[in-house]
Amino acid sequence: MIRKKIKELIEETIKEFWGEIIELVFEIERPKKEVYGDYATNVALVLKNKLNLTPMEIAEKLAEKFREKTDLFSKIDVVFPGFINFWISPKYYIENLKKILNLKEKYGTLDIGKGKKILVEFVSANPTGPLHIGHGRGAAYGDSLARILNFAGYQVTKEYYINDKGTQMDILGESVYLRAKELSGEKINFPENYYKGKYIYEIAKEALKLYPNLLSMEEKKAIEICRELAIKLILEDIKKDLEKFRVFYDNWYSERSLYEGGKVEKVLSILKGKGLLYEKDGALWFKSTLFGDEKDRVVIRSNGETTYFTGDIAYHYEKFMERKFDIAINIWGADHHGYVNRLKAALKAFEIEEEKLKVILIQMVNLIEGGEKKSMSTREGEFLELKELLKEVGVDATRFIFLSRSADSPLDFDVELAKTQSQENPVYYVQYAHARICSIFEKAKESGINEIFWDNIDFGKLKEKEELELLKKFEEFQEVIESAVESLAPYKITYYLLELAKQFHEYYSKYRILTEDLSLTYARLGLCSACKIILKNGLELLGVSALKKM
RNA sequence: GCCCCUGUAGCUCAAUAGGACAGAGCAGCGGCCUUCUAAGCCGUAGGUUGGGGGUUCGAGUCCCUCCAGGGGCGCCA
Repeated sequence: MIRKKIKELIEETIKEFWGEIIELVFEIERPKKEVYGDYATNVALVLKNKLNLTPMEIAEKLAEKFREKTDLFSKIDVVFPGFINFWISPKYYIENLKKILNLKEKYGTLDIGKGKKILVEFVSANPTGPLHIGHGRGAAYGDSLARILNFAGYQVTKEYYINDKGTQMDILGESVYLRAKELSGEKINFPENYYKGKYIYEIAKEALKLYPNLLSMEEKKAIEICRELAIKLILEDIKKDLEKFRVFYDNWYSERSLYEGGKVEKVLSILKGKGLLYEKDGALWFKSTLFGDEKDRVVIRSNGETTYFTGDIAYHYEKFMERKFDIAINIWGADHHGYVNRLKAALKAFEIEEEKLKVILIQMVNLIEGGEKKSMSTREGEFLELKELLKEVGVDATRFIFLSRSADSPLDFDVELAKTQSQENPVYYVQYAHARICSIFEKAKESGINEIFWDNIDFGKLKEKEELELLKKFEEFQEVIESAVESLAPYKITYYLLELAKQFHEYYSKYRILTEDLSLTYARLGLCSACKIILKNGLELLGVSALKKM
């Protein structure tokens, strides 16, 4: 990558002039303004505190040396207060073009992950009901992030943690049991905090079908049957929704299995051995305050039951100590932020570096209907099921919209707008660019241009400003991947693709690709082919399809 | 009361770990289809980055404070 080359050149030159300089931190950036070149560095401004020279003097001195040393640049400028601006010689961009045509679907892949094992845990919704639009955002985010990390050379595992244990499950079972009674004509009293959704009736119906004598069983037994059936059916439903959304997991990890496999017992005894547990008010507490938590937390309640946290401690102990992941990423709704310190405290208790756990908090999704906001976050609020959303809006548009915002930003999902196939819906803008290129190649075929061997093409024919700008944009793709990995932010790719598509559309409407001049045509086809490759690779990272026709 | 996120053009959002004159899209307005897809392109307009202090060569970005919106502060998950 070119940025790296410039960095090395700067460091090397500084060393020649002034020897080793400690703690030298400087930037190589892509200036927003064209007049400041393709790349710029603030190194002279940073150096002024270390040397007895003005930034301008330092910059001039360095620039002079750079000009001597390399032909990577077509121009180097020094600008007040001390920026050095670089223009890259087109030769380099053309080399990169050949690289794209060669690497194809591998273009943009990096090895910054160095094969490190990384676990991405996302959605992990309780199996107490169908997925809704809020879960959809987490699903899109986690899945895309996993694709990106994989692309960047990490060894990625995608996981769904199933909370199939605890009070909520019992309530779920009882909810189904009560509905079964109701369906059989019994009068029931349905508690306020039970699951009221329509799907509970469906499960109850199924329970009565599978177990005709359900209601004559011992109640405890019957409720257990209902609970197990409910978990199974709801989980199947969740899995189906996610698959429809193109989200596939490597593992479905059961909370219950942690208990059955003695993992919970094990971590509790380790904590006990470290003297980090104590009894109070009939419950067992973990001294999480010793590790930065706001208060100590209960791990065994006074009724003998464990808490959700207890299982999660074991789960994360497993992630790092047994399953040996280098990094674990958890994607949670922002409403769980109070839980982060607690979990990190547990890691610290096991002497696991807390930086190994990265928690991404995703802000809420608001549903816009008829111009009005409806929150998806509250229990009482409107819930639009993911199923419905996919049916109405489609997978591509839904994923694209979810992946077009940073996690920190709440997302307003306007269903009506998402449905419209108009310019207000940016997903088509990107897909359209891809389809257009495909169409050009179809056309080229008609005039007998089939397979092209790019090695023999003279790309020096690409002389127009817009062509050079596109070549530059192609080069940027690799940096965008790097940046998306660094900040764990898929939306950076979404933005990049929109910019790339824009540049292509502009180019397309200004110039003809298929011209009378055959060698020019070939060169331009190469440009188009590269653009298509990048659009496709980028869309693939978002899990959005690259259409050949629209 | 304490903690987290957000506040940028009419609307929805960017701004690459402090960089140069704050950028896009949409919605406005005015143009472009006998030639590779008009789901497109070109032009035009739009701002005291919520307010006020501070740090420095330089602040939308960092610190303090105030205001507004959202979320969280369980022996729930």
